[in-house]
Amino acid sequence: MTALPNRDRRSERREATRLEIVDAAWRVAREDGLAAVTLREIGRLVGMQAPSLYSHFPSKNAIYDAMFGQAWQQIVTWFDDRPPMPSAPRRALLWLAEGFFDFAVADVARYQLMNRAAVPGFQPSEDAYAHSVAAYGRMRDVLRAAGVRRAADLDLWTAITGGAVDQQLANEPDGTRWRRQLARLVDMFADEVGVAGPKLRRAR
Amino acid sequence: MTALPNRDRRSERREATRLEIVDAAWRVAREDGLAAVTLREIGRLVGMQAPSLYSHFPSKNAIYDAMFGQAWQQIVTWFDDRPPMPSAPRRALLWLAEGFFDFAVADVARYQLMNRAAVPGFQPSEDAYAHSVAAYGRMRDVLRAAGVRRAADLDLWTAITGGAVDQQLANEPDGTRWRRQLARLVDMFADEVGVAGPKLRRAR
DNA sequence: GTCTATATTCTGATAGAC
DNA sequence: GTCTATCAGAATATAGAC
Repeated sequence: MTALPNRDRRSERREATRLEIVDAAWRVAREDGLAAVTLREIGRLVGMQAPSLYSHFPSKNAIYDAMFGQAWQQIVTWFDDRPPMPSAPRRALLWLAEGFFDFAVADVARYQLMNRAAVPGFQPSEDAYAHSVAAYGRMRDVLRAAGVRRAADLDLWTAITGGAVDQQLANEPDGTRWRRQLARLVDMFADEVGVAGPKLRRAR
Repeated sequence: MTALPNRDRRSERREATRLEIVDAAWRVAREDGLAAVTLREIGRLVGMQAPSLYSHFPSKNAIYDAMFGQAWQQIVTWFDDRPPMPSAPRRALLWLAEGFFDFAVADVARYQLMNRAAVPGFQPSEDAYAHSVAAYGRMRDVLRAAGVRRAADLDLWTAITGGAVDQQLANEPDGTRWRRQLARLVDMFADEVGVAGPKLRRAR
């Protein structure tokens, strides 16, 4: 009978190589945009010929898929690494809005890949998609803790926070013009949906 | 001395062909997305071989450029063709928000091309860009008429209205889930920046 | 598991006949 | 002004030697 070692050095090495490949793909995406991610360029960065990548991923879309799953895991880690959520409801909302905003602006390519239709023809697998559902659930928990539950109110929230991010990225990718409006936006939102607590900013 | 006719039938025909080409490009973009616009496909629709297009446009980017300029002219026409702007400030804001929203949703490819970085490598010419400046000025006039002047308040407005459009297109391209929130968003905004008048919707 | 070589397909653009 | 023929380059993916 063959001995079963509790560490499989071969598959550990294999997994490390896969991570190297995905890392290289991220570097290309950050540098030149998602559309510039090609197998040749990834191969160049990891020191491989492009066809060799097929020993580790069955297709280019499988690489995008790994990136997509990673990105949604990272946003969870991102919030875990931040100062903990404040207990005051409006402070908690601002904490969520700023965390989301900073995450998006920190890596535009990542933010684009997370939202659908960024890469023509790419559809995440069920497994990768599950990570996005989990992360979205975590963000909804924060809103819930602040007393926001109605579906229409959640739609208001996504419009406001997503809008601030999109304007920032479209008009001033390296600035803070819309980030500086987050406290006002949160106050507006909190007033409208009836979140208690003092205003984050005093009225004009 | 050669007679100078006041109509140049040749250049009229030429201009008509240019319009036909741009129209075909729009049809491709609407049907299969901006990325699917290729010279061969445009040629197929207008009944020409792809290289013949170079008799009318110096490059593919020049076609995108014509589309870009057209789109920004169309949004001005769009508002001109609507019922006139109401005089009540909050009604005027809702009129602007709904007009912008409906214009964006009516043709997603057009909306994408109008905002930057939709087509890799495409930069509008100065002439085409001027149309966007003009249209943006018209929208700012509406806000001004409603008493909104501060730069920060304009940023708030673009975040809110752009955010509603982006969420609608990303999550439910053919629905009205975020459109139905526009009146609430306008009320929130109007309260925050101090636009007078009764609420569009009664409080919860 | 990585290589070379190649298949296949698509793109924007140019040359030159008519 | 439109055509055919073609270029030059890029892309993903496969076959098969080592």
